Amino acid sequence: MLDLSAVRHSAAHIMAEAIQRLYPKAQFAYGPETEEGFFYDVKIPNHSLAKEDLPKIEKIMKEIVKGKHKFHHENITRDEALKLFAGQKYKVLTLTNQLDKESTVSVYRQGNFVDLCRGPHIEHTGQIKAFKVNRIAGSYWLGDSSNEPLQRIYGLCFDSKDELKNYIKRMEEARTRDHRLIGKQLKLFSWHDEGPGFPFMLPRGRTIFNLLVEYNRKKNDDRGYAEIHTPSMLVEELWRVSGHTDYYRENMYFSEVDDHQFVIKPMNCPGGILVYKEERRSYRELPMRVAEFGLVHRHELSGVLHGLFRVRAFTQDDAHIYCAMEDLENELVNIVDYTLEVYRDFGFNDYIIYIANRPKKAIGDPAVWEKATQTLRDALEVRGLDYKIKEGEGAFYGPKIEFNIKDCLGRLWQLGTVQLDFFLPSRFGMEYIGSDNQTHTPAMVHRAIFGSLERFIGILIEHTKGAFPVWISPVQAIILPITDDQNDYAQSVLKQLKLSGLRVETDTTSERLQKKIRNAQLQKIPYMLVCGEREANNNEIAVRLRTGEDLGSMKVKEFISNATNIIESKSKELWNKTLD
RNA sequence: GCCGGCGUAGCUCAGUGGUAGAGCAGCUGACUCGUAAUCAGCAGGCCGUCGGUUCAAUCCCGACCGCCGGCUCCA
Repeated sequence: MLDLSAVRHSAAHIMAEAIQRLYPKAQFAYGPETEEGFFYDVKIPNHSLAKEDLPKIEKIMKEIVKGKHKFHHENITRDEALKLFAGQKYKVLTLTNQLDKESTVSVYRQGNFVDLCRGPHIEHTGQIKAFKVNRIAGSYWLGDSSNEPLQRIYGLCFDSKDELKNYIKRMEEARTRDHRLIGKQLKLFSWHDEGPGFPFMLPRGRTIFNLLVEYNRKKNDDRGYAEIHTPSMLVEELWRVSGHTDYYRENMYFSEVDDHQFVIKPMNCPGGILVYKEERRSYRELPMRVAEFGLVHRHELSGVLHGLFRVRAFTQDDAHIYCAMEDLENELVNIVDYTLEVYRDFGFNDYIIYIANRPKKAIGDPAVWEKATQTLRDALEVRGLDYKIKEGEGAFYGPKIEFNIKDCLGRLWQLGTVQLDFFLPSRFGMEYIGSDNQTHTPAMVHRAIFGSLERFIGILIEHTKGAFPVWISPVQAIILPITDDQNDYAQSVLKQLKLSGLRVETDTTSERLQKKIRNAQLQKIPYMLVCGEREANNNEIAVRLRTGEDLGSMKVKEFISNATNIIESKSKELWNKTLD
């Protein structure tokens, strides 16, 4: 069995060779493997590649593969390499920067193409069995936006044609889970040019939003959180103290009113701190857990907006915990447990945990950062959780634990976050009186579990394909009278179900039953309650599940008790057979 | 913000250098029907916006706006 990563990496070289044949002046940057294939960053002087170029590249690649050209490995001196790659500015830059300490470097050659490369590669080009050049995107030299823009050409590459085909099929299926499509189909939320990046929540989407808030509020209450609400705009001076005007300015919206500069809040913490400082605090009040469903506005770059996943205004299920140093670890572990419990409730078992440490632009003493980061590690290790490090990706005021989840196409999004902050409390002069009658500075933890309600809803949509568990379905049941004669009966059933707290609608259009079912099915409504003459005469309804299963007729009461049971238990099932 | 692509009716999409079509949705009427699309009629568009080229632009060119895929950045 060939090493797939060597195959993919080799495919990148073959693509480079093909590009070089088509555009002899092409400059090559980096060409690594990816999770599904490979890419190569290139710069073609006076030409920008378009989709139409991809089949041409692919065709030449196929010829190269057919030619079974051998990959030759050589170690040459750096000077020789500099001569060999004289016309390739990015290779020269690599040699003079990253590889400046090496006396010899490794190169691979196949056919007329030679590349600076550590390897390993396959023996010959014929060993590549299944690939496809599939898309083209922008990038920058060394991934730095202040550098020259390059073009990145992506390819897919697998061990076999079947695997490639399967992958493409899977991706096509995945695209149908896209929350942006489903959100439109199910009328959950919408967008307008008048507010780029600002989601409009429609009645059904807002229902989900409210249910999530209700769910979270209950759990917060169980865990000793109080809830507050702080204003959306506060004077700029506050944000100067917090450091936002220095460290977060490019993401902030401002508003000038009465000759005074206000900041539209990008975070909830400064407002929360003002609440903390309203009274003289005692150690007896700690740990003080204060939650806020805060709507924050952040000016994100236009190019990064992405459905509900990346917006410019979103609601955080935020909370700030103020505690004594010695309580910190316990609080952190509790938050981690809480977070994982919530993800379990929603069936999100596939998350990745990161610890993001000190960014380049940060306030405070690096030694304090180191200590805070270690505390976060400890909290995860107490629970035996694996995590990876994100170098320099912490918040400007503290390191953070990040809980990331994949969307339908495998892109990672951060949901929950736990941030440890030793800096804002001292910047704001927060204190409490200890049992020793001395003044102390509390430690502060920022935490969000859903992260952003909007993003969480997006992930929930992609995980369920819009077929939500009943408890969170915006419309839980729809009553379908077979003919107009049953419309009155449908109304009476509607009343009964509403009284039981169900979210129900009726379809009294003059369509045929099949059409009504189709419409309900497309809306992913869990229960379709058919009533014809038989049912109307017996105070019954015929229950059809979203899965297509027909449960037959039953008393309205029986339906209510089973549905309520499913809803109250937040079950992912639609029906509890053991209750029958 | 950067690179590339795209922008036609509420939605999904055809189409042409000579001022536009389909299906679904909507409205009206008929049908009253048992588990994924009943039939007929009607209505619906400054072809994203602003400039330019042209006798003539929805189509060609440019700018802007928005969306999509990446890069960078982040909940």
